[in-house]
Amino acid sequence: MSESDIPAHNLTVLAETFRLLGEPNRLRILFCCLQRPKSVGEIVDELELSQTLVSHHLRLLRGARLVKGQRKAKQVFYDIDDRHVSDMLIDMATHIDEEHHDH
Amino acid sequence: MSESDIPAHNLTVLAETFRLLGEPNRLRILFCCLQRPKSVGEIVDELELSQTLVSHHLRLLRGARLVKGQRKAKQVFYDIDDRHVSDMLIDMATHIDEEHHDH
DNA sequence: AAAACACATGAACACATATAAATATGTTCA
DNA sequence: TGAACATATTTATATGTGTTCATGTGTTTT
Repeated sequence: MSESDIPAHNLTVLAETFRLLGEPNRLRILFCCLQRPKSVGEIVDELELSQTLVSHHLRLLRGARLVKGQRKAKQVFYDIDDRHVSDMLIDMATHIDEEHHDH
Repeated sequence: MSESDIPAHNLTVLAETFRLLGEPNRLRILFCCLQRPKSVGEIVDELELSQTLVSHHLRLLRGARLVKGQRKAKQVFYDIDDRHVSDMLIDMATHIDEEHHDH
């Protein structure tokens, strides 16, 4: 019974997802556009990151279909494209917050 | 309203958790000792990784309190120490599997 | 106590990657 | 069309990290 019978491909995809979530700025970007779609400029302003860096991270997130972008005139609005991931992020953030209260 | 009001420290901890989950072999190790505690030797055999590598990854996972180890004579048995994480892993693995069925 | 077993640690290296700087692409407005 | 704006891409670099090799630590058995 090896590693709970997770197909190799699924494990690769899952690890890749976690890897992308594992970078602080990328995670901030995801939380930033979790509620509603945000333009790149809004993300840049809110997180105080360079436009280049935000675009770069968004590209990686797009590549894994974690976010999707939609143009509206000059701007591109991004939001999370994976419902499981956004739900999970909210869950984990809540849990972490609870943990930190008591112990 | 910046990044859904996640305290900086929580975000750091969360990112660190995801970072650790984001390495394929480490993720395999976690899934491996998800059901019941597994000795280092068992993990080595099941995943076909070197003992050194498994121990190294276990150390990192221990450092983040994702797993805990317990000695029984010569062996040390590891299992996941964070219930939220183990639940989340099962959830994500299930979702990924479903996604891959249809589209 | 010494040998054998199971696991942990330290150092070194090759490779990956986050960031920044410069530049390019695409869109709107004058 | 050209200028201005918003975003994307490319290149370079410094830092991080997964892996291996060699060695160390702790436990049991003879």
